[in-house]
Amino acid sequence: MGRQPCCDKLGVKRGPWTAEEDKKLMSFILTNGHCCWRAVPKLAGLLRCGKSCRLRWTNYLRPDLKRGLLTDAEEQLVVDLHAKLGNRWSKIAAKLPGRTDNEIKNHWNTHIKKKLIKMGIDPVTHESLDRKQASPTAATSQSTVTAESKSGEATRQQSAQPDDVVRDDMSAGGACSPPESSTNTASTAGGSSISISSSSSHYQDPLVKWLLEEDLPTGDDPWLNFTAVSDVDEFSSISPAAPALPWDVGMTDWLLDYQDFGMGDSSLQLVDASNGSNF
DNA sequence: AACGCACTCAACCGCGAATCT
DNA sequence: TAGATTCGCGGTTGAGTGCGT
Repeated sequence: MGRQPCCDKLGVKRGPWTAEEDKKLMSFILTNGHCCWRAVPKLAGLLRCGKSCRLRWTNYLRPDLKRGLLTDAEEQLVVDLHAKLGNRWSKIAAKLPGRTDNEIKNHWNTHIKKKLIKMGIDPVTHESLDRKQASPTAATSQSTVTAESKSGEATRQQSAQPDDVVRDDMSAGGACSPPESSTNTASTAGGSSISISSSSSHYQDPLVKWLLEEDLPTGDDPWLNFTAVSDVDEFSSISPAAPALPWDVGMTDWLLDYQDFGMGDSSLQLVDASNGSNF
């Protein structure tokens, strides 16, 4: 089956987005939603491919995005979820309100992975590296996925499972989990620690438990059903929650209201709860 | 001050899944 | 049902930046 490129490369702009482009895209989506990403750039007056627009929107422009480094609680949650789900970043991101799969993936590769290795934990299997060395059988059984390049393959095989199966696995202890229920806790030189649990029964923290067991609301993204906003310039002021986009120094009251509405109470509570929770 | 290295993260690429015709 | 089209995901890349020498 021949596959067409997502866009004809000629006349399609690439590279970093300008403030003007961001403004056009945000304005268009908030006004019209996105019925079809392929059509968005044309309708929004952008010389970008639809794919690029979708990425820019989901990873940067969405009003409900949080910014800044992941908190310790979020980081812990990512580790826990990764132990259950593998490299399925979108699934992990779905459990972290305001975070994108790209953001989590980057954070994993640049921070968490190193931290785990430093702590003597295999970031792929979430098992103690010492234990792996001590147990030849375990090492053999894991040998197919020890190389980082293989992890994606393993993940892809896992992803063949329907989501509900994954959830069942998670709540039942998880087919993806290491065979033994165990918890590895270690601290980095910096003092922060990450605990590795291989069984959901170890998720004593109500927040983590809830996040692992419950799906967050989906499909209700308000911008998809957004009623027309006649003048985009109306929302150009500052927000403490979402750092300023290039064209504005902040967020307007409208956008704050919008964020409250769009994010729903649960996500905001989640943030507060997770900040307060002790991992 | 200049250079090189390491790190971060936004953006791109290619593939498979889902949906449409 | 097959082929075409579109979307979404995960892996990778490269520009920008910070830091050490």
